[in-house]
Amino acid sequence: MLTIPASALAQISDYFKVLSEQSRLQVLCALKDGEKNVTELIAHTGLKQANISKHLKILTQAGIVERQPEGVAVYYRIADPIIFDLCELVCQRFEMQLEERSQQLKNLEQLRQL
Amino acid sequence: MLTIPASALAQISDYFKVLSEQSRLQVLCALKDGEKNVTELIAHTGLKQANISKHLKILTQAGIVERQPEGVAVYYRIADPIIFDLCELVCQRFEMQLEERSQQLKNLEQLRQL
DNA sequence: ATATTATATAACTATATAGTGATATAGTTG
DNA sequence: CAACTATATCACTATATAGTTATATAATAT
Repeated sequence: MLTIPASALAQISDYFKVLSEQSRLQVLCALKDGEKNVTELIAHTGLKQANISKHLKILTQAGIVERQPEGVAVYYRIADPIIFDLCELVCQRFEMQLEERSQQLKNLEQLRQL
Repeated sequence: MLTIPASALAQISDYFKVLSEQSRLQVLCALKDGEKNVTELIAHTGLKQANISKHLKILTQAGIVERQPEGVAVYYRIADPIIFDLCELVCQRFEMQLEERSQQLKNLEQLRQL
């Protein structure tokens, strides 16, 4: 059996950790349709300034967003579109689970009819 | 602009949170090539019994693994193969970043030659 | 019934981090 | 330069959870 090196797993888990916070996903969703500066992101997400600034730093360090100062403002944009593929996969999974459950309910219904 | 409901984002971030721990990824990797009982998982991962038991509970509750008692042992298996697609995507991303960096290094080299 | 083994849980400690208010820094304007 | 605005950082609190030891539970065998 082949064992994946711990360092590789740590890299992957660190990446998922960045995506494992609702506030950061909110920020990423707000950036999905184009770059925004911090003030705009605050308006979109309702997060407080200091908080969103910390999240943006984390996202930037992970290479998921890019930072671009423009005058006194700082614009952020998605640097790593695969995050949306990841979310898509997870959502599909949730949908599948929902379908399974509704199918199970139907089966139960049918049993009850007998 | 459409705002994704907070509850949906929370579901997604919760899912990523389950995958954001190195120990749990170790367990999942150990299960990749077939079901194993807890004792076997302990041997594969080196994690302690109580610890792995907690992680297995978290993975089970998330619907990522399935639990099946057999006699005194309990076997676990992957219930949700998309986790490997997710890891694959993340790994591809890391590879791409590595390639980009090595390309940048090459470009620097060429500049230095001038 | 008792002993043994496999797994789960409880109680605890240590650590990481999200959120917050206050402050610092840097670009812009008058 | 001073005043203003946008963003980043600091210091702090509160909370969540990974890991650990000890204990409980459940299946099996003697």
